[in-house]
Amino acid sequence: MMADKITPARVSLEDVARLSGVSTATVSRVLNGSAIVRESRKTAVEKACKELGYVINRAARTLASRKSMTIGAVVPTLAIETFSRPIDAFQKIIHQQGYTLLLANSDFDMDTELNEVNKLLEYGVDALMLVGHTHHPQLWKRLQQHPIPCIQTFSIDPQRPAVGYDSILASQQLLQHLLALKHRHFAVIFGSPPSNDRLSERLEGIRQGLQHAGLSLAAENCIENAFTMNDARQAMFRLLDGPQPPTAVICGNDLLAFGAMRAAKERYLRIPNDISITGFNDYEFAEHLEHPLTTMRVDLAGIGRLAASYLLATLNGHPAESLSCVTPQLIIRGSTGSAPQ
Amino acid sequence: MMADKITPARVSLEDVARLSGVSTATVSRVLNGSAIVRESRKTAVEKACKELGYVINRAARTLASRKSMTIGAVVPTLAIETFSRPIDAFQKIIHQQGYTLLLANSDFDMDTELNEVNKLLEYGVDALMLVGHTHHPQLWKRLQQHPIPCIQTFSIDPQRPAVGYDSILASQQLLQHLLALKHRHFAVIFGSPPSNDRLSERLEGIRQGLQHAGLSLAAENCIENAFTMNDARQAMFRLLDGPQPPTAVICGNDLLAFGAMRAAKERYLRIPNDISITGFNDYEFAEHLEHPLTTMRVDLAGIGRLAASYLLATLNGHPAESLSCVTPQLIIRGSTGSAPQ
DNA sequence: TTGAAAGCGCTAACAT
DNA sequence: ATGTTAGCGCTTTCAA
Repeated sequence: MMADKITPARVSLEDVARLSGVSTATVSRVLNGSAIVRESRKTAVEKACKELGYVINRAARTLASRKSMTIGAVVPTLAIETFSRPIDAFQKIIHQQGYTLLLANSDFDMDTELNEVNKLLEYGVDALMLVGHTHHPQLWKRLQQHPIPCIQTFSIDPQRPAVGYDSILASQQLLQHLLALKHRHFAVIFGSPPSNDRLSERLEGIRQGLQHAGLSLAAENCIENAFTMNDARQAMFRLLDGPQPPTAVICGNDLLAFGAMRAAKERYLRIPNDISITGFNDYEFAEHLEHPLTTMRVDLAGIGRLAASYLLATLNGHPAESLSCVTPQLIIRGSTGSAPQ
Repeated sequence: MMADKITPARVSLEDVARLSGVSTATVSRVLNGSAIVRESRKTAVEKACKELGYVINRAARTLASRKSMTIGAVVPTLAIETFSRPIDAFQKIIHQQGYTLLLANSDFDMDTELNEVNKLLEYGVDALMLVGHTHHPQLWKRLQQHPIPCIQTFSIDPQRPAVGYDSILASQQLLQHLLALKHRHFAVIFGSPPSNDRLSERLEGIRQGLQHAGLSLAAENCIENAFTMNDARQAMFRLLDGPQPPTAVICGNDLLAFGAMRAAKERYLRIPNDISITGFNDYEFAEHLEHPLTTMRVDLAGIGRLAASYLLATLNGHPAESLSCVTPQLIIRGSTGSAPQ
């Protein structure tokens, strides 16, 4: 009905200047809060802005000022709590300082990640948040051409700014707990492609730990493509029906662990008497499951918060710790127990 | 070490033009894929881009072309699946078409939402996704000044484009199920402030349904500030200790229902013999709980997908259904049963 | 404290 | 098919 109406010319800073009887430079000064504007003019400008319903054009501002007041983030996916929580926290912090979030997904793929980073660079993001510390070989080169602060999350990296934890260590703590319970037959249900460095490291940690104990992880007992709870459940069935049924199953996160438990239960296995299961992250529900989950607690929101703080500090020219450790904590609950005889 | 290095002048389209011996217009044409460029020049331009590591400046492009290739979204929070899932799906779809997501949080607050929309408008988003259909009174006025496609989600709205469902109906279906099981004493554990129209409507639906059945909801039995699983658990304790202990508890989402169940269990109540509990959304874990949850299944990702499709179609000048219904489905499981005698 | 004016890097007529 | 050029709407010297 009103679809044909001509788009009204957007009101510009010049319109404001005209109405308030000052130059565009002065309007700009008021908008940017430069203190050196006489009060009377400032008021006039503000009044004009209101009257005209002026909305600043950030593209123009970005072009002229060379800063966009946006921060980019690339995460594997938002569909799981592991990333939606940090992003939620991250976004809230940067917003407080006037920044807007440009968000992209990598889908756990390094090429995609690089592409998205490129696109964010095109948009002129002032800073960048990434997940993990292994990226496309070209990524750092790109970031060198466009030197903006960049923080990596979930990992620690001696080379570059990061906020996270030592995945190897974390997985080994879990393993030690299981080893101390005399488990000897292990399986792993993980959920990400090889490009996920955190998971690779956790797997590596487990392998090392097992080797150290004179044990090893059978190939059939190493599932690496379980993403949803139901995937994990199916994986668990396969494990139980496999040649080397485990007595302890280490899962990539609490949701996968829940799926594994579920399968165990459907097979009438007692937890933890017949089988022990561990998670990761300590999602909110973990302690409330029928068999409260033994897991590593990770401060997910904290990761987002620290990443944001690092970037903001750097953007403001303040020195910032280039490595923040968010140490996961072993939470022992009822889902793990002594290995069956 | 290299911190002092002068920032190299960013390579511009003009540099590319110079190196490849064509005009800036031609470079622009190549970049934008206009078919009317001779192959040889096109190749030359592409080569020059690569050589120089050219990255387009979107701010400049946006300013000149008046479209930003960004889409804005304002959601209450990403910390719960209800919104992180649709956003994940939404983002994936718009990316496929070359759009980038600008994301903001409203924190369930209409003023904040308006502010964020304003900011997104400043950034020149080409389209907008919102949650719910009740917004700040000024919101539509703003959007009239900046006429861009806008889709509302989770609600249906006869006035404006929306993809969602009838909250009143959804809650009443749940209620009917409970009523049919002879329940007469109800309680509600919800999690959002009054500005959440979906929840208000669901509450309204329950009130109406109860009234129709000659029943009512005691004020003490209507909890409206439970956001986390643990909040719900505490709320449940209060309910059970209150003057009107319910036999059926309707929760705002599956996580809250889980919390409520947990509390019931701690009080040694049998589910569903002593008490029935319902959720909403059918999160992945809902069917796998010790007492599988009766809930309304909502296609969360579908909402995001449809919202994206609507916006994309509209941006491409294609006609699009301005109202898509995503009908929630009643899933009856073991958490509900006949009212105790 | 203020204004004039020169860009920022691109696109989009328009001309050729 | 390609080049010329005039902006897009702001910020930022530089002068006054």
